[in-house]
Amino acid sequence: MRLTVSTWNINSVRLRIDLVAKFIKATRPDIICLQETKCPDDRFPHKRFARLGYPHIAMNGQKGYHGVAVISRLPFETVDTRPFCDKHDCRHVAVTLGERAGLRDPTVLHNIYVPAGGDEPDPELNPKFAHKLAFLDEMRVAPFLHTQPNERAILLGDLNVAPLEHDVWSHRQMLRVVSHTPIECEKLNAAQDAGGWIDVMRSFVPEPEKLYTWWSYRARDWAASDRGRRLDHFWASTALADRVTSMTVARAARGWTRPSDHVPVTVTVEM
DNA sequence: ATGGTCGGCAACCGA
Repeated sequence: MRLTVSTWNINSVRLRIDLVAKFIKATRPDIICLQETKCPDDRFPHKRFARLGYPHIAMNGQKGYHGVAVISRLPFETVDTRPFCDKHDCRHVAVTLGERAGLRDPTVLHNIYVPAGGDEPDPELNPKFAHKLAFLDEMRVAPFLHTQPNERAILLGDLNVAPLEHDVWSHRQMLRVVSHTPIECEKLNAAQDAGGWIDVMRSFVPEPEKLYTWWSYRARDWAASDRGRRLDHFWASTALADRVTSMTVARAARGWTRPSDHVPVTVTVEM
């Protein structure tokens, strides 16, 4: 059985529901994970997704800010949300797929939205950056984000860190810019290592090839300047990473009308 | 060196 999973920071699911529908019709993933839905659960456009063939939705939303959702053709066994840093921000939702989805071996999927961290890369001066660092530390130590040797698990989402040199347009010019400072990159890599996760995107597009999923709204011409960053990630447990057969970054979505500043990442796994 | 643009939701905050 082939499972296709997409992740996309949509920057308001209600404003961009037509773009999500366009992407779904073109790509037909089994599961699409969204971040920055900016939508309380009782306002989520679930009927539109049901009409598109996605009746199963695990939401963790709030008014105005943040918010994550897993939208699926296949039913879940379990749904779980966790708080980070003792805050009630909606930044995590996990689902388990199993027998009901036709999978013999259960597979857990974590959808995470890491805090952006503000502009000032000093945790003493900027509480938002301190929060981001604490969030990354918690990702490293959280037992529920640690994979077991034969476990099938996925961790994806907007992790708001571009950890490798060629995850940004200019490593040198980004060293003091939040999202690529050494301390954030070290903490994200430590969380990845501690959990036994494989960076699936980079196993398909190794360094030194550039790989981006986000381009600022502030650029005069995002495509011409191409000052991107890889802020969105797809990690797999070692047992699952061996089964991944494709990875696609839908760069063209950045050029759609009224786009998100992030583009979808889609991975296919032979289960 | 600086400011540039979005979305939510109704004055700025967060990105």
